[in-house]
This record gives sequence, C-alpha cells and structure tokens, in this order.
Amino acid sequence: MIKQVQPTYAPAELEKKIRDFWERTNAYKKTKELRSTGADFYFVDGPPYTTGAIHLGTAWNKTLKDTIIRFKRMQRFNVRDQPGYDMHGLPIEVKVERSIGVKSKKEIEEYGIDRFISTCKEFAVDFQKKMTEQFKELGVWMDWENPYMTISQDYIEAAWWTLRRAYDQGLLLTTDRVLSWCPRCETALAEAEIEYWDEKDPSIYVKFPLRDEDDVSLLIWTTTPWTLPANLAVAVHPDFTYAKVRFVRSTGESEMVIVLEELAEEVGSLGDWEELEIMEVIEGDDLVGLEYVPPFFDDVPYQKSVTGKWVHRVIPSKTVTSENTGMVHIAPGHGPEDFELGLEFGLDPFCPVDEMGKFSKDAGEALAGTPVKKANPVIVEKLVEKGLMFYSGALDHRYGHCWRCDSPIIFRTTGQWFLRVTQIKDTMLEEIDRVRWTPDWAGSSRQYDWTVNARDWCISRQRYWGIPLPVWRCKCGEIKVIGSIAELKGAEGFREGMELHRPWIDAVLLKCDKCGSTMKRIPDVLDVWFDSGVSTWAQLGFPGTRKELDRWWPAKWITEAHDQTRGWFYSQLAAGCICFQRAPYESVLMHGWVLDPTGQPMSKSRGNVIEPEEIIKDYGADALRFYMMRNNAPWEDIAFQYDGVKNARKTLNVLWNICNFATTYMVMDRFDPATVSADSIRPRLRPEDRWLVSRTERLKNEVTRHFDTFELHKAIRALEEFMLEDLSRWYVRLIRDRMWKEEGDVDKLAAYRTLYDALMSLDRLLAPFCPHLTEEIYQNLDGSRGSVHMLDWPTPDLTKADDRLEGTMKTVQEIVEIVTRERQARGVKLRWPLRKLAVKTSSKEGLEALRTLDNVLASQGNLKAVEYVGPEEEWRDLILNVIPNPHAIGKVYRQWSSKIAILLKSRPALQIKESVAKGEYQLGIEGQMIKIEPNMVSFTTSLPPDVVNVKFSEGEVYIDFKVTPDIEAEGFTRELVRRIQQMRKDAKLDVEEFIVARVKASTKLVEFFKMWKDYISKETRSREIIFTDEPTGELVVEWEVEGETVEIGISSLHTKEAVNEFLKITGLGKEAALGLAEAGYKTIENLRGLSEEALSQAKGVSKADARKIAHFLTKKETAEGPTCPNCGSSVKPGSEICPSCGKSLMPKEGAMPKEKLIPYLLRIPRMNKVKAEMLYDAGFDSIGKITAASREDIRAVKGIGLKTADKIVSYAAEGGFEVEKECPKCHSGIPPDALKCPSCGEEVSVEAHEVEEEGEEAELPSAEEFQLEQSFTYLVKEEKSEHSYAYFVQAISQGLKGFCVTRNYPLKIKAKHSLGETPILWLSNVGKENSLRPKDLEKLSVSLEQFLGSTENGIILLDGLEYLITNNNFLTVLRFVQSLRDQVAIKQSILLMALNPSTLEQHELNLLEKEVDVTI
RNA sequence: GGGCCCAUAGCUUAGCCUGGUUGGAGCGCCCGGCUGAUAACCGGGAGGUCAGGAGUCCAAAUCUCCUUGGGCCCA
Repeated sequence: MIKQVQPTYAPAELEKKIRDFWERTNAYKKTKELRSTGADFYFVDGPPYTTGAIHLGTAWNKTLKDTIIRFKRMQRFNVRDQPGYDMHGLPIEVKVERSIGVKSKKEIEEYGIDRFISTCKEFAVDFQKKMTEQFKELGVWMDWENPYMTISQDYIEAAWWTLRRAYDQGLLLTTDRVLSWCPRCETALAEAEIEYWDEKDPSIYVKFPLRDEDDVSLLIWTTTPWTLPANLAVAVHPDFTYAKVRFVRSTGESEMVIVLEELAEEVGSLGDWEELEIMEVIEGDDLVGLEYVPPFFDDVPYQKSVTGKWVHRVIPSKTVTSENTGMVHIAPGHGPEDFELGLEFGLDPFCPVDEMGKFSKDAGEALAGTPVKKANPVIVEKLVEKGLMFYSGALDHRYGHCWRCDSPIIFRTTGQWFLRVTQIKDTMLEEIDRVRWTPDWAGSSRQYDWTVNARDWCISRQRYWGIPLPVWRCKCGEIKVIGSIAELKGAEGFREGMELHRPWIDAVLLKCDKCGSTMKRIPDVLDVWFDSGVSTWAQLGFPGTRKELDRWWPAKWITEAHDQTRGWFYSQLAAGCICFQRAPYESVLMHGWVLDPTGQPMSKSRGNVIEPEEIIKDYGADALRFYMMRNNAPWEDIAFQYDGVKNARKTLNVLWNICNFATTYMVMDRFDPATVSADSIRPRLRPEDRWLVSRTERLKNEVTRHFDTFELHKAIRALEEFMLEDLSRWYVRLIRDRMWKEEGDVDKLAAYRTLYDALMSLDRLLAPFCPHLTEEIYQNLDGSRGSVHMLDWPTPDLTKADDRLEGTMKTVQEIVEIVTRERQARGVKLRWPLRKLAVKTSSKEGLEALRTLDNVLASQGNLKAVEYVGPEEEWRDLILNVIPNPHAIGKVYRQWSSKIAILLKSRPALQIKESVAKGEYQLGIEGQMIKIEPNMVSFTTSLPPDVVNVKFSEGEVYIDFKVTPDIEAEGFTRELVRRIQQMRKDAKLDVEEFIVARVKASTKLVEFFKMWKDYISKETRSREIIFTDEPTGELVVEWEVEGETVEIGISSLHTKEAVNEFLKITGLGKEAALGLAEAGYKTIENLRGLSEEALSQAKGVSKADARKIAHFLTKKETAEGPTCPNCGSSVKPGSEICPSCGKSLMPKEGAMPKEKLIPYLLRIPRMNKVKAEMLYDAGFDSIGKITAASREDIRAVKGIGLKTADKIVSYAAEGGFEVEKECPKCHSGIPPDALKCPSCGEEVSVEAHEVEEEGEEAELPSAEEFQLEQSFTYLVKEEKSEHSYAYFVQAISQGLKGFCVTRNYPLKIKAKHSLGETPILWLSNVGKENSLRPKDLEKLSVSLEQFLGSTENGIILLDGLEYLITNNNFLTVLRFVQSLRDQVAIKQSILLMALNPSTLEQHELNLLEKEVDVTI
C-alpha cells in the first residue's frame, strides 16, 4: 500500500524515526540473515583510535565503508562487517596522566601501574562506546554489538603469535640503535610517530683545532650544540675539494680554518669578516686521518678516556653534502647516520643523555641534570669562552616532535626490538604490485615509495598501556618469545583468563630451558601501529581457532585515508608478509582528508574543528553523507563547506517533494503497483514515459559502473542529475496534467507506473548513500520487504534504453528553452499562450521523431499550435519578397525599368515566382505586355511581424508572438485566476472552500473574462463571478495586470463544513451537497421533515437526490433493526419479505455465484466486466451487500472510481436491481439481470457505457427513441455520421436552432439531410467563403461562440472531429472541446460531435470521452 | 631537500587519460517567471590571464618541462 509522505522533509526527526524503526524491526540483523547464504565478502574496518569524539574525517571514512557495504549487500554478498577500535597507546596514557595529575613515568610507577592501566582501560572503553553512538547517528550499519578491540585477550594473543612467527624466521631482533626519543613520554618513537614543524634553533659554526698544526681548525656547522659533548669524529667527502682559508676581521684579527673551497665566500659573508685568503687547496681524502681536539675534551671525562683508531680524527663519508662548511661533526650516540658511520669506523656510540632528555653525569659536572635543549645556550657560551666559536646565529628549520605530546624529539642510543622489514622488502613490493589500489598511484607510487625507503621497524616502547612484548629473558642471555597463551600454562604467576596487560603479565615468570634459572619478561610494550597490523586475523579469533581464517582471509577490501600509507596499509602489509608471505588485503581504496573551509587540516590547536554532530543536527546525516560523497573523488581532500551540505539537503528535499507529489496522487487514487503491472501498462506508455524508462535503465547502468570503480562521486552525481533534471524539472512537470484525470484512467496509470518504477529504482540506487531518507521513501512506496536495504541492487535492462528517443527529448527540451528565453526577451509570460511555433529541422527523421513528442512541446511551451517544416521546405508563413534585377530588366525595357520594379513589388510574390519558374511572368504596362524572365528577378523571404527565428542544434524555429484577442483573453484570464488564487491563499481559505468573486476591470477584460467564466469558476472554486464597479468582499485587492487595473473582491461561502456533512448522505453528489449548503442548510438534521419537493428546490438537487436524502434519513431513524435494502424501511429480523415494498429480502443475504451476479452489475451505468469482477472479488458478492454499501465502501474497491461508485449507489437506491425495465422496442419487461430483451433480443442500453475489452460496437439508438438533453455534450461514435445527422435533424425539427460544422461538401450535406436554412461551416483548406481551415481552431471557436451567443436553444453538430485532430495537436483539440462544452452548457445548448473511433488511438479516445457528458 | 597528489568564475567543481565548435554546472549575486510538489520550484544575466612561465603542435585547460602555492608522506 502506498502511503502519503509527510508534507515537509525534516531530516533530524526523520532520521531518528528511521533508526528507531530499524531498531524495532531488527532490520540490520534481518538484512544480514538475508544475505547469509551469499558469497562471502571480507571487509576489514581500519580501527579508529578511541579518543571519544569522531571528527568529520572519521565520519567520511565510516560513511564510505557503510556505502560500499550496503551496495555489496544489495548485490547479495554476505559481508563481514565487524567494526574495530584501536584502544592502546600513548594518547590515552597522556589523557590519564592529566586526569590523575602525574607527569612522569616515575610518578606513574609511584601511583601504581595497576591502577594506571585500569584507568586507561576505563577511558578506552568509555570512548569506544561514545564513538559507537556517533557512528550509529550517521546511519552506519556495522556489527556494533561485536566490535573487535585491540585490548582483548585474543587480540593480544594474535599479536604475540605474529611476533613469534617473526622470531622463528629471524625477523625479530634486539639491538642498540640511535632512535628518535620523546623526553617527556620517556620512550622511543617510530618514524610514524613524529610530526614536523618549523622551530628556531641555534645555527653555529665551530672550530675544531688541529692537534698537529697550530692555529688551524676544521670548521663544522651544527644546529644541535648539545650533541657536541658527544663528538667523536668529523666527516668530509673524500671527493670534494677543501681549502685552508685565512679570514681577516676589520680589527686585523684573523682565523685559519679548513672548509669546502666553493663555500669559502659564503662562510666569509657570515660574520664581520672583511677579507679572505685561500692559503692552500686540499683534496678531501687528503684530510682523512687528521687529528683534532674535540671542543669538550677537558669537560667530558669520556672524551679523555676514549680510545680507537679513528677517535677525534677526520673520517670519509659520501653522505656529506656541499652545504654550510662541507664538514660534519659526528656523534655516533646522537644521530642515525652518525651511528652507522661509527659502526664502520669502530666508534662506540657515546650518549650522555638519560631517558628524560637530561645530560647524565657522563657529560661532565657542569652539564649534568640539564635538559639538552636548555643546555644549548650554556654550550654556546662555553664555546665562545673557549674561543672556538667562529660564528653564532639562528635559523628556522623543520624539527621533529612527538605527535602525542608535541615535545621536540631528541636522538638517543638505546636497546630496542626491531622487525627486520628490510629483509622481506622484496615480498612487500611484489605484494603492493598485486593488490588493487584506488587510485592506482596510491599503490604504484605512494605505497611503493614508502616501502622502498622503509627501514627496520622499531616495535618496542618503554611504556605501559599497550600489548606487552611477549619476550622473556634470562640472566644467562637466553630468550623466549611466547606465541600463545597456552605456552604460559604452568608458568609461575600465570592464571587461566588472567589480565595480559602490564603489570600483571610482568609477574609471570618462566624457567630458563638452558640454565634453569628464572626468566623475566622484558618491560617493553608494543608500538600501537603493530596492534592494528594484525587485525585481519586477530578479529577472526586466530590463532585461537583456524576455521574462520580459512573461510574469510584475506580481506577483500579496505579503505582508509592517505596518511595510512605509512600507517595501517603498511603495518598490515609488513605483518602479513611476515606471517603469510602476502598482503592481507586484495583491494585498497585510499581516501582523502576533510580539511577546513580554507583547505587547512582541522585540529584542536588550530581551533578550526567542525563537529559532525552539529551538521547532522542542522542538515541531517543523509545530507552530510550526500555532500561528502558528491563533492570530490574519494581520494581527494574535501575543503569542507557548510553550503555544500546545505545544498545536498536541498537536493534531497527535491527528491522528497517528488515523492510528496507522487504519493499525494497515488494515494488519492489508490494506485496499486501490484495490480497495474509494468508489462500490462507498456502498450499504454506515452513517448515521454518510455523516455523516463530509458533514462532510468541508463542510470542503473551508470551508477553500477561507477560503484565498481569506487568513483562514488560520479555515481552520486548521476543520481543527483537524474533526480533534479529528469524527474523534477521535466517528467513531473510533463505529467502534472495527467494527474488530474479521472481515477482509473489508463493514461494516468501509465504515468503512475512509470513514475513509481523510476522512484523505486532511484531509491534503491541511492540507498547506500542516504540510508535514512531512502528507507522512509521505500516504506511509503512499498515496504513489503521490511527495509530498502534488503532489496537487490537493480540490474539495468538496456534493451529499454532508447538513444533516439532521448535525443529527440533533448531537442524538445532545447526548443522549450528557446521559447522560454524568447518569451523572457519580449516579456511574454508563460501564462500567455503563443499562437504557434514552427520547427524546421535539418533531417527528415529528426522531424518525424519530433512529431511524436508534439504534446510535450506544445504543453511545455504553452503553444497553441506546433508546425513542422521539412529540411527542403520553407515555412509557409514566411513572406516571400520579389527583388527586381534592374540591370537585366533595363537591358530589355530600359524606359520602363523603374515602373516595372514598382509593379513587381506590388504583385503577389508567390504568383511571380511560380510563373517565372514555369518560364516567364507577364505584366501589363501602358498597354504593353512585359515578359519577366527568370534572370530579371530574385526572391527572398522575410519574417512576418511578431515572428522570431532562432537557430538551434538541429535546425531552426519560428515563434509567432502575435497576440490575438483569443490569446489575450486566455492570458488575462489566467492572470485573473492566478490573482484570485493568491488572494485565496492570503485569506487562508481552505483549498476546498467555495467563494464568490467580484471583479472590476475594463470592458475589454470583462468581455474576456466572460468568455472564460466557467474556467475561472472551476479554477478558483467560485460559485459566482460578478462583474461590478464596486467589488466588495472579505478581501479586496487592486492588481496591476499587464498595464490594466483589475480590482478583485472575494468572499468565502463558508460551506465547506456543511458540504462535508451532506456528503455523508449515501449517494449524494458534491453538486447536490453544495446546493443544499447554499440553500442555507447546515446539518443533515436540518433536512429532516422536508418534502422531496422542497429538497429538490435547492440548486443541483435532483429528484433522485431528494429521494436519496429521504431514504438516508429513514434509514438513520431505524438504524437499530435490519432494514429492507430496497426501500430502506425497517423489517423484522428473519422476515423473508419486506412489509413496505413487498420485495424479497432473502436472495440478497447469501453470496451469489460470480456469473449470476455480474449480469446484474453490468446494467449499472459506467460499469464493465472488469470493474464488476473487481467488485465481486472485493467481497461484494451479493446484491444485498452492494445495496447496503456506502459510496465510500464501494470506492475502497480497487479500480472503482468516484463516479462509478456514485452510479452504483444511486442505481441501487433507485431499485435498479429489483425493477424490470421496459424494452424500448417491444415494450415487454426486461429482468434486472438480463442484458438483452428476452422477447425481441434488443440489447439493453446503458448510459455512458465504458469501452469494454471486447470492443464490439453497440448499435446506436435511432433518432426517434433518443432524446437529447439541453446543456449536454454528446460524442457519437460511428463510422459514418448518419445517426448524428439524424439526431441533429430531429432536434431542429423540434424547434432548436442548428449549426453544422462538417468536412463534407456543404451543398451535398444540405441536400442529403434536408437542413434547409441551417448554417453550415465547411472545414476545408480551399479557403473559400464559409469555409475554415481545419487548423484554425481559433476562428472555429469564434464562429461557434458567435452562434451560441445569438441563440438560447442551439444545437451544434460537429462532424469530423477526427479531421480537426489530424490537423492539430490532439491536446489543443481537447482544450477546444473542453471550452466548447463549457460554453454549450452555459448557453443551455447541445453539442453533438460525430467521430469515427477507428481513427484515434485508444488513449485519445479515452481522453475525449472523459470530456463529454454522454458517449453514444 | 625528496616522493605522491592537487590548482579551472567570489566559493565548490565538470572537462584533462584519448589536444580540435563559443570551457560546462551548482552555490552566492543581479533580473525575471511559476504558484494544484509551494516556508518550494524554474529561467535568464553578469562573472574565467583554465595558478605563472616556457616548449611540442596547424591547434594546448588538455601533452612535456620549469616556477609558485596547497595537501599527504618522508628526510
């Protein structure tokens, strides 16, 4: 059942409602169950770090995942969708430190590691819960009840297992290395944990005096003075050329230093040096081995004690660059490259810096205890004192910082654990090549480059909140790496199910296999990056169980932002290659970041963070999702714009409006897609319907294609365009008029079905992007499957795509746009119809194709007529001009040449052209015959006045802007209607309320309005329109309309309530109800006691209506007991015969067989076999039930419209089921269930019988037996117009004045039918007097109006309606008929239209029949 | 300093792979229209050194190189 959607789109409430709905109906679980038998699809969630609040980037990330998962599910995949959380690590430790107020590791240990870890866990779990709620608000469907968490037992075990695998392969080792170190967190940092930004540091040039050459120094440059106490060597490039240079100050002082020759000038420009002199040039390798005195030789004890071949000497290194001085000070304890060089030259790393970044005693008494960075100025001062400072300055450079606490990092030498990634690099690179990356360069360039440059991965951290390193060590040096919890069984301090975190695990002691003494766990924990690296198997419970791993692994698809190149993409790749020699994922989508509106990354420190929650509150999660998906390709960064989300909301609002539009009408008409199948309606589709079908199929194809390549932005843009352009701006506009047709109309059903299918397809295609809105729409349009997300993904049927039709529609749209543009250019509103438009195309096929969309063009351009001009033709309205050629004329007729020219121009150009084409044209001048030959004239065409010519892609159009009185009348009428509507709205009148309108306008306008009075009344629900000089009313407004002043007063009749009340009377129509209301009756009770005669005094109340009212009142009185369904009087229960009317009560109680009841029903006007069966199938299986039913009851039956329901009720009320009818032919009685007279076989005629499936043509009644009624319009369907003329002649003989319009030769008609003086208008193209071109509907209607205006009792015979239709746009003729019908009704005349039904399409016939009162 | 990506109207963007009519949209702005989807909607207009420079080519937003600015990742 289709349900009406809410009038406004309120995303916040709607989304909440939908989420509750999902919760209530278990929609997520049901969807998963539904797909449980589908092919497995292993998606792995990259675990977000639990900080407690998601940011827009996280929102985008999860939305992308959700969208793809939903898509895959709709494609029937069984998707594994376990969400994950990264819950260990420093950030939480830092937060906890702050909350409990401690600042160092020492303080943590004093506080108690157990308490500290418990708090960390609480924080992590709490944050995890908060984040889960936020994800849910985005509409993300994942297995929220079963997330994987890096802190769980089996997760830790998976990490241990992985390390054990590495150890077994010799890929896990421990060694001293120089590493980045955070002095605040007192731990080593991986490269991935360092952030760089600019910082000011000293930039100093220091002299290292040579030991064997007085007054000559090596000159080195450094920005880290604090590393100088640990200096052990100086490096030069062996291939560079150095020089011994003497620098001289203005004071005369001089220095002799060795620097790179090419840098001597640059060095000289530093201080206040004035001169320089190159004393000697020395090759780099000649410097190697020179001994110097380190600057802190006397202050640092180690410097004196250290020994070695290369200590305090110049060493060669090819890593030295030609910058600054070309010489580098080497401290193997403070720099990774220095360390490497140290290894090479036997220099042990010396590192006099402790874990907190302070100098130790080894750095000498003076420095001990000072944080290294703070020691810089002290050291600088010392160097100056010692006379070793050559130049001291400062500079800004990028410096690394701890990404958790922002402290500047330092380099220290420590013992750490490493994964030897360098050893498996080849495998990793091969795997990168094999994995599918989106975009391609994310793998082939980025990931590849990063991995090529990867060094061994330091995985140990000297912290607490992390996976404990599973390494136990014995005093004897023996090491044991634990790969599972089982291996700990029996160990001292181990309990089953114990907490595996520190400090508890630290208490577990093992026995050394080698020496038998106790092994203790090394205190380190794992780098958190390692945690997430094992997620693909950890979440499957491996190594605990193997089954799940075999089923799912490896992951089919993952997606994260580009920063994960060094993060998760990498950690997984390394871990996967260590354990399984392959990447644990097959396809990676690398997405972008959400930046702030100016393109800067969002961060708390910048203060530019935008909270997703705020956006959701204001615009809805669907709009946010739509925006993020639509704006860029997934792999590009989004510079977040509020306007973008706002706009997305607007777009979704349009979709909502379309649904509102669709459901409003579908609900009103009880449209049921189940009974109107797409197949059955196919032959009834209009070209514009087929166009939408074509567009829809193409859309399915396009969206699917883009999903497959992860080009989600393209997918959603295609959806958006379809929604806005194809549906909202075009199709909905095209079908508006069809929505107002009568219920059950096939043409309308075709539109419903088309729109319904398009909406359902669109809804499904959009469902992965906007899960809430699409669910709501689905629940309103269908809902049978429980959730839109349980539906299958639509598969395109491209056989229904029609390129040609789409192309033609495009052309129509282009022409309509031209029309609008030209209208605007001349200030002609769309409300004003245009007289005509002619299209000339460059191809004949194009023209023919355009013709099929004639209706569309005419209605959308508001064109009275559309003409088509072939490629080789000229539009016949063009004015042909003749241009005399004076030269050629002068040659022959010199003296007359100017006169000839004037004469030629005064003659009809066409005539001249035709004659000249045949040879010559003759012209008389001064008695002479002049011959005009082809060379004497040429021809041009020009546009008639008010016509514009515009070229377009397929040809050109001519638009006729000439304003005829008809057009003016219609235009002003529509202006008036629009003003009254506005006033109704301003007065806050109910849409159904009736009014009286009083109008003051110029005489001209009043005449126009009178012509259109019926239309105006209908459109504005005016019971009366009074033209007066003093318009009064509840609301009076003076309007300026196109230069005219129109004053309008409107008054409400306040009849709505009364009408509603009266409509409760069974079978009473709106007209009658309104008549009663206007007669002053307010309630049904008011009517009691009135005679039928008194009731029928009211306007619109017929005798039958009066009877119904009386019947209804009686029925009401006796509502307690059973009533006779025939007369309404009460009967005793169980009686077989009604005491009042004497009719049998029995047969009506029980059900009748279908075939017995249907003949009864077929006697009802408007009834047909299909409707009768529907009625029967709906449970109305006896005459009793039908008689007892109210109009509303019957209307509830599918396929029974309002009018039909009325007919059924009144037929029953009038006793149609009981009474015998008199046969019009033989006057014998026909029983109520007979369709033919039993005596003479005459068929029973039924009023306004709808066309039946069989379509056999019923014989028409003869003129004698058929009485035409005043104010009625008849459509006579017959092959030749014999009967029509007979009726017409009969009416004239009864004194009516006739007017005949025919396409037959008038004299012949006159003679054949003895029409006498009856005026006849001949429809013909000959253009004679009393003839009219069939295209000129305007003239025709003027003539007919004149006739109607001249007489009160007229009858018009319009013979040859089909002729008008073939010469005009069908819709135009239809409108013509409508207005004619209205005029006829006003003038109490009769309109008789003869039509050969075989010349029209069925839907056209249906449309026509809807407009007439009676079809014969 | 290096790798990858990006730069088109005030803002967000399509077009670039595969060179070829006048570089398309949306938002905002200005001007109109519509009023039975209506606290909506539709049309038109103004607004562009296609970041800058050089090259290839008959022809460059598009291909190549350089420069500048931005993002990510590294040193």
